[in-house]
Amino acid sequence: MVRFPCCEKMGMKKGPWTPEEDQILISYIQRYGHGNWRALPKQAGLPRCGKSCRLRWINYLRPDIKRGNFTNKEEETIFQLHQVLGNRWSAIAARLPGRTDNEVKNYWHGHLKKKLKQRSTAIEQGFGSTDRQEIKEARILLQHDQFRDRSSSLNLKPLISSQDSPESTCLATIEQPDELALSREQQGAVLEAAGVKLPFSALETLKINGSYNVDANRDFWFKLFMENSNEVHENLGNFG
DNA sequence: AATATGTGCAACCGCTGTCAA
DNA sequence: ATTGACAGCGGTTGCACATAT
Repeated sequence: MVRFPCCEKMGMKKGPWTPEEDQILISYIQRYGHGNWRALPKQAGLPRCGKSCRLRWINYLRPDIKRGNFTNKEEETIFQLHQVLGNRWSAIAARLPGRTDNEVKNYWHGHLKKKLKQRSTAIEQGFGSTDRQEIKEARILLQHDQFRDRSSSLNLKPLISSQDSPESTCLATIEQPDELALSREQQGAVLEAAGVKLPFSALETLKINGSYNVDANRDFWFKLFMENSNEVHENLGNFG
């Protein structure tokens, strides 16, 4: 497909926006909206390409943008959504009012990636050296797209998390949005039918509390993801 | 004080998905 | 079914500023 070059080859300006350009863009969008980004700069009299205008508006000039540091709650939301959605920054940002995908992405690369590493190191240090290969494999499995997509579409999120304090426990939780909530019995039934072989104690805990403390059962949880991945793929289809 | 290194973030680039013709 | 235009997305870059040496 033939494409016209976007910016500089057409004589468009690049680089940081000036306050004057910002004002022109804001005034134009407030007055006429932004129906057609490609036509907008010409109509507004801006020496920029439509793409650049769109980015500037969405990431910086939009009136509903929240500025300032991310809260702990927002951080935790990003961690959890990233477990499920991966690098789908726009999808993550959509659940954080006032935050843009660019902001979330930058924050992830600047702060959260480091924190995540610290967390996994902390978790790893809680295991014996013989478990490390299993941990590595389990991580790969947890990141496996097909498994993630399948489980998220069913609203079953394999989520292993820990808090910052070293003495905190790991908790595997089955979560789902309210509108599609499964009862605890249903959650257990889904896991059983999916071929996930929960030990009796875990299943009972799950049915009673909706969550299961894996602190004393780490081996089980990592083996669970290793051994059941194929069966889970096949059997979860029956629920989809 | 000068230089090196790290960090934060705005902006750009190239690709993909969607939709109308 | 195909093509082309466009919007949107995620990865990456580059610059300004802060901090360390």
